[in-house]
Amino acid sequence: MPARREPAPRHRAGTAVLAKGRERRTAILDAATAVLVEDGYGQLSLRKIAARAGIRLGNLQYYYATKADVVRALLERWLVRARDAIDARMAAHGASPAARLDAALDGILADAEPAGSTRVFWELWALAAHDPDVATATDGFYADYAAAAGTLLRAVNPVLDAATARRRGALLASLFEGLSLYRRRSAPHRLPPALVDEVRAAVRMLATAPGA
Amino acid sequence: MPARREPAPRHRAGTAVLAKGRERRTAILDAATAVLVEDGYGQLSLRKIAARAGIRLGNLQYYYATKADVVRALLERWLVRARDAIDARMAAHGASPAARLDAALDGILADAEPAGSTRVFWELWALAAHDPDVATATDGFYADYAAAAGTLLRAVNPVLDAATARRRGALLASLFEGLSLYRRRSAPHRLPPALVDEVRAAVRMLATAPGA
DNA sequence: TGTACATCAGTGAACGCGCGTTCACTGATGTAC
DNA sequence: TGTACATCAGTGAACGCGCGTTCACTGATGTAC
Repeated sequence: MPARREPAPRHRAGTAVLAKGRERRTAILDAATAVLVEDGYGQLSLRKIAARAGIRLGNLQYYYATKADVVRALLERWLVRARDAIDARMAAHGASPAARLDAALDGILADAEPAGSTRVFWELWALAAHDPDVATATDGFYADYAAAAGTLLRAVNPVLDAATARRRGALLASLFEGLSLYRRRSAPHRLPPALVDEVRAAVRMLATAPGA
Repeated sequence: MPARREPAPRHRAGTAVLAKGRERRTAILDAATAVLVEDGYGQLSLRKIAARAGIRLGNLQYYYATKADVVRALLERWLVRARDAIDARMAAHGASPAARLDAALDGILADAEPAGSTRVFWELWALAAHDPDVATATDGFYADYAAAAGTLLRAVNPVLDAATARRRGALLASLFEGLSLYRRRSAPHRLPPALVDEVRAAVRMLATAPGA
């Protein structure tokens, strides 16, 4: 049994060893992402991931004992990344709320999209429909997304009550995620500039409109 | 070779026979949809579809020679249905444009969602990322969706030029599709009423705002 | 400094299984003459 | 009305393959004493 879930080390390994293990896991998830993006979940196999990562099947399973473990770790990493990206957009120290909203919009709309993130999320939505764990993680992510957008909207327009702001935040999140459907065509997955202008105008309306 | 792509009949079969074939194909696609919705594309197999439809594997392949043929027909049927639903919402004879927009919104938002249609579309987006044929069909559908929504917006607000209306139509389509991400929780996949009200208000703004 | 030992990392073969597809076949139905 | 024949519909067995998982094993690295 090469892999074990809960190692109970009697003495600690050196940092170099731990660093190596971390790098290997990163490389495995990178490889898994590449396969998922290129071939889709239906074609995702441990053998393909191992080949892509340049290691043997058995070695891969030393780090992730089952296929479910790999997929779970992969999706978790993407959700963490996306959450970090949202937080980073919210931060933008020293700027006015309106400027922060503009900056966040720029980030979302102009983004050349870190390779495949859109595709990973499409797979994520599909997987969430059949896997309760994935569904829970996904729902949590989008709840946070709506809350973050709502907080920003409220900073721009303090008249809004918190509940209304959160709902409009959900509208914004829905809009941005739905826009990925119009991103497919054209090479760098960028939206037509005229459409981007229309999105900006719509967000401005949503930010400045008084609460119900 | 039980299945052939291009039959070249020397004489025509009776209508009863053709009707039976049509029913069988419908039953097969119904079964395939059920499996897709319940288990996801990764678990979709011809054997499962056949069992679900109550026929043998070989018989299924008499109607659809390959797995790709089943999937293609399945997705095509869903896209046709969705397009018909959009057209039907546009039609609503005799009503004012504003009433038609309201009615269309009601249809989209209050819909208890024909079983699994949301899930089918999530799978569709994921598949489109890897299959050029599916991508083409999907892109065509969403272009039509944006155009239809744009036409309705322009009927409500004739000041809008056609291009702007179409872009706002794309925004509406994105918003509605993205909202499916907030539909997952809660049993009948219905959106919270307060959120629905917010959507209505946003659509009203988008319809009445002057063009750029 | 040496030895014993535990953990870390990696290898390679094998397992049973479900898969898409191929194939030869049978019977039912409908048409031509 | 009968016969010959083509197509329609369905059956059942088999194929080779890639899959996730299990397993016994080896060597490298690091720690304890």
